[in-house]
Amino acid sequence: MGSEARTNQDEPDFAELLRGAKLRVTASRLGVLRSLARLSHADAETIASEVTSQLGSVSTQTVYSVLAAFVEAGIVRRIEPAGHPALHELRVGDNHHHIVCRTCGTTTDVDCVVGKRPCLTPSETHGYLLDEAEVTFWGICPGCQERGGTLQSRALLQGA
Amino acid sequence: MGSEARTNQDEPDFAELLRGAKLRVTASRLGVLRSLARLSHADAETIASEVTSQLGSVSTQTVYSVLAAFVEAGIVRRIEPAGHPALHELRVGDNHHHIVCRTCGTTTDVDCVVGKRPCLTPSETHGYLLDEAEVTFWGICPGCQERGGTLQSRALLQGA
DNA sequence: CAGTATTTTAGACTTGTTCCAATCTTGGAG
DNA sequence: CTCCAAGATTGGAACAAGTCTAAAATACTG
Repeated sequence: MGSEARTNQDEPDFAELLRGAKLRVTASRLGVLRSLARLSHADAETIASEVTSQLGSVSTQTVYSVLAAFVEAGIVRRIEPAGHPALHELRVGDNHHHIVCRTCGTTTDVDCVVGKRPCLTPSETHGYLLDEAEVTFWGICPGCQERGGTLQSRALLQGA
Repeated sequence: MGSEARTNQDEPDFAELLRGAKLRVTASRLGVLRSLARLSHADAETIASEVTSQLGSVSTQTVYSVLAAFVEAGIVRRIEPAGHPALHELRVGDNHHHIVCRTCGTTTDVDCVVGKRPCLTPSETHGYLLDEAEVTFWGICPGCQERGGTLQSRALLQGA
């Protein structure tokens, strides 16, 4: 079965994506993109081991610099939930938000709240030149709820 | 001059605040509260040096544990803007948000967006048990705008 | 195919934070 | 007012995430 014709399946997207962003096409970068496509919300270390299992090896530092390049180029979005390592996602451009689990850190996308985006305009900018509004919802994910949510969530939930 | 009658000026508030939260009243804790009242958004190290200048000395670890106790007791709110050390503020209970400067990290309060709080209800919770919605606005503060905003803000602003 | 700019790499290093066990202090009982 | 136990503070080591450097490897251009 044309195992070589299959090359046109998803990698070309990525190579072109890179070229379009004026970034060189390298194995590591394609690997990182492929991992991001699979993992949807991944931290550097997870990506590193994913790419390693694809390509044989990549250094953590390479992953960091590749991700930094992607973020700078605008093809990857980085989110940094308090208390968890930074996560990266391929989806950019649309203004969506995230739900993060207090317990395990699992992160899920949510589309913007009321359809429009009320959160992009604070009542007063206090003179700041705004460029982004970031909305993070905190809670307990279904999985952690089942496994007994009363572990360390008491204090956190009291303010609800 | 009644240098001792002055004790009733602001510390009693704090002592009572502590008692009310079932926390022991100690010099370090009062010092941290006083610093927070002054600094409004402060990281652990800044608080440590503030308290030190008030009391002569406090260890960084004490500040960390005091802050942790306060956060757990619900009298202090901790915010952790990506790329900056965690900040702490005395104001709790009302659901207000923050504007953070990309360049210098200065943080300012903003009242909730449209008056109500549209951000507390995402379109879909994906099964999560939500307890908080956190909104962070990113931009360049007035001060950094003056000092030439084109320093490292280019890449960051491109997505505007 | 060669030259050059860009990537990758390893390893040391920083920064913010937490853990630990020993010591000191607070608030309540007598 | 003194004593005690629970709780608070301390220093030191440890930690994880991420950044910096300079050298070796690789991709794109002509």
